[in-house]
Amino acid sequence: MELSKNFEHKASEEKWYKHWIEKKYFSSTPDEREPYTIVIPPPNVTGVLHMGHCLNNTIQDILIRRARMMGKNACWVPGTDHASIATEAKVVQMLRERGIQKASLSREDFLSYAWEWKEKYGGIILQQLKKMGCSCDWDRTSFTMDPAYYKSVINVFIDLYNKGYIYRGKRMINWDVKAKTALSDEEVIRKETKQKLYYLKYLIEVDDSPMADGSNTNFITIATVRPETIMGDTAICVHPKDERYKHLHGKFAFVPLINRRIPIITDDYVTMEFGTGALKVTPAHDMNDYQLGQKHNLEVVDIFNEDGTLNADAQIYIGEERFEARKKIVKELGEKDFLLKTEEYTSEVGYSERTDAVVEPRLSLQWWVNMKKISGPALDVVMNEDIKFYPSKFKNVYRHWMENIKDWCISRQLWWGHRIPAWYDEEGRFVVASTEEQAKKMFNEQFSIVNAQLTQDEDCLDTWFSSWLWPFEVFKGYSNPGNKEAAYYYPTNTLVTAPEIIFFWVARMIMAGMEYKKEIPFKEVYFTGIVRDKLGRKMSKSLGNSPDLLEMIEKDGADAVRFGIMISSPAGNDLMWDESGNEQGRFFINKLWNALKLVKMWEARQGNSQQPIANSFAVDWFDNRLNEVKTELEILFKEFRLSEALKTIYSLIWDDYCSWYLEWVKPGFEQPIDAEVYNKTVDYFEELLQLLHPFMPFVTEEMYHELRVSKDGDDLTIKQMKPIELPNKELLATAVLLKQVISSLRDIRVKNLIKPKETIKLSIETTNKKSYQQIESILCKQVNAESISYVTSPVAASISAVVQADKFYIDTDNPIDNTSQKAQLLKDLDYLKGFLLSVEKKLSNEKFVQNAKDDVIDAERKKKADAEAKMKAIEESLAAL
RNA sequence: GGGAGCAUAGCUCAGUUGGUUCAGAGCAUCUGCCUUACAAGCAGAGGGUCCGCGGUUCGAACCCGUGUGCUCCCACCA
Repeated sequence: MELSKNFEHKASEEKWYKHWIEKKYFSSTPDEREPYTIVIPPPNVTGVLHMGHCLNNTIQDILIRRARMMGKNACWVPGTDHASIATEAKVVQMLRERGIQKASLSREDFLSYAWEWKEKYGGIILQQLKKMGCSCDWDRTSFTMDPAYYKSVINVFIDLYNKGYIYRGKRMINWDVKAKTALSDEEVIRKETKQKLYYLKYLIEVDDSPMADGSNTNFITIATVRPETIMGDTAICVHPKDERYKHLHGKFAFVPLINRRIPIITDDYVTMEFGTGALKVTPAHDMNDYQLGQKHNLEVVDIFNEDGTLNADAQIYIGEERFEARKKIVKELGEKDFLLKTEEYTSEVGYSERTDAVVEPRLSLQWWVNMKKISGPALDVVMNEDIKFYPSKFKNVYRHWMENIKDWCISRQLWWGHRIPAWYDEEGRFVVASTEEQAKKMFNEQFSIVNAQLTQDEDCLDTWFSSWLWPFEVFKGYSNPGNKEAAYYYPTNTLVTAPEIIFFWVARMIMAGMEYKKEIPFKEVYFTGIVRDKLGRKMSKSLGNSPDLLEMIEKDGADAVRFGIMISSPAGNDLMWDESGNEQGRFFINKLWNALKLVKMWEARQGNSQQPIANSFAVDWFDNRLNEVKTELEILFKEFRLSEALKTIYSLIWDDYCSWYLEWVKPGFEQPIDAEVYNKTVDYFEELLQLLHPFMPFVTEEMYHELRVSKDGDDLTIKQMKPIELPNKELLATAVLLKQVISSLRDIRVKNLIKPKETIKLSIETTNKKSYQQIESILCKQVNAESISYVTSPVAASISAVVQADKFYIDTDNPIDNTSQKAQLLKDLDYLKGFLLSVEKKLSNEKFVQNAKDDVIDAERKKKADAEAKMKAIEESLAAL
């Protein structure tokens, strides 16, 4: 069949993906082979594919496909994460669009809407991964709220509670007023924010005693960025050693606008230099103030509702939103002469990761995991490199966090998620149990209450409290411990993820793995960089600088997109993504396609040996070159230097195979090609496609089938790689020489205006005639020489060139441009003189000869000899001019 | 405030225990070619104070110190 002019990516992608799935090539079941397992970092079930996913999943696919082709039982487990806050927010928004308020729904009704939403949109991102060519085992698709998974999460909670690792406690937490839920510390993003620092006057309670310094100051000035919280003030605090305020120790002040009488206390927590050195203490709405409050036994006045509006305890502006209230309060403070001045001020403010609302510190009763109890082994396995981090710098980051680990707030005031299995009676007593019956039984046992009226905790667990079980629970490693699959696939091999979630997820998976499997969850973690745009900005939805992936795949093809992201992706560093990478990918595909066309043309032209010597050199050389590069690739893959691996394959195909090898074995116009050479050429092509396949699966599979008639089931995606053989260094060196000679001769042809079609007569002056004889005919073809002869002295009136220590002369009838030739030779000579000088200096330096290693000295001696030989050759050439 | 990382060609980056002719690659630029697979191509070329300064060494892009600039992470200074 006639080959199409270009690779048609759309049809090919559809055809091959379907074929691979039908053949179940991506399905894995335990067998006698060594497993290679990756669990996908489950994307949000609400998510759509963005550039970060593209990078991350392309990398995973490359690793898994290569493992599959190297004889491993490759298993890539896909799935999604229920993403409690994000999903619930989307469902709430959907309901709002339909005119339904969440508050008007029962929990059950809301959840049925949520599930409906999940069924409808939840699979989108997985379909998008298929478009990219990801070779996941789709039969294993998991979801963190699958029934069995759900149960495991609940049982883990119960287990940790029974071990005393989980507790319920009233603490200051990060409150998301938009989602109306608690957040963990990790879900708070700190951003530099421009604010105002307000200087407020608090009147001092007047008593009979005069001021110590005789002044008549009857107020104290405090500085705050949150004037709307003054109604929650329950003290003013100054530094005990601050002379300015010593006369106020033990006195009372009044909160402006509401006139609450509050004590002036002292604590060395206060920084005298900041603001006025006097601090308003609001224990209900600030982490530090809360601690101060506890220490000094202060009253706690909570003035906010859960949505961030002021409540009745605020006394004024009740029902107003906090930032609206701030504006109004500032205005009123100004009018009533309490506001002394306002300064511009920049500080870090916490925002909710999911909703971007300014986080409100809030005192509330939540569930916590005591992290110190489970973090120990998880720290050790990373520090001693049972789990290896790439790049290793993340080890330090990890250690720092683990050593300063704080308790994890795991309850969320949401409905979408795993409901906390705690049961309360009317008096607030509670037990933790998986079912109501169980809970009743426990109430009976613990409190001697028969048939207690119980209600279950309304809250859900943090999403990460489910995804930390991912590496083993996707194999039912917790719910069905010791099962064959978990035993075979766990620990998994490689985790590929973003450094942003090292604490959220990576650290906690390691903890859960150590706690429940007594084994690491993965052997290595490869942290990818962040995808940025040309200007270095992080790609994000809000900036609108993230391209539409599906559109790109449609336009350029999945292979080109995969090429584009991988070619610009240095290991572990951020990458500046630019659409021109896709273009380079497309050009590369085109190059491959044209090479295919050429080789296919030869298919019907096979004959008997025509140019045996030249071809056997080319064939032998490429075999060795392939093995040389395969060795390099081994190392690159081991270190996750995938971008370099791709570059290496790219250059092997484009330069070595297309530019050199194919030209060397190419038969003359309409001439036959030796059948054996042809077969070797196809073999090499196949092997190249195989090396490239993990990066660009579709075009390579397509070409594999075009190249040679294949039997059913003979597909590239499962074709096993050939083992590496040791290359012949001498042969490789001869090829390097050959390439250098060809380039030099082409160069002087161009410089001397010899037309491409014009043949030359070439003379070679060398001490190594044997090497040249095996490459003679290639050389002739490549520099368009009609003859080659060997000489022992310079050829007069010719154009000359020097490569290594050999001299080349071209006879020509053209007028010779001696000047440029001379200039070039002189330039080379000059360079060599300098070079030789430095080498000789080294060799005559006693200290060098004493200190340097023998092989370094030998190398220097060789450099000297080579340089001298070459200089001699150049000088002779110059003399002949 | 603490910690980490980066700085090499116009751009994006390699440069793996300091020593081959080591100053590299891709893209971009320039020159010449529609040469019988490929102009989405071929054959060539130019281009750098390896951020500044100081030090160690026979020898430094590489090691040490310091300065500058940028990035990221962590941390409760109103």
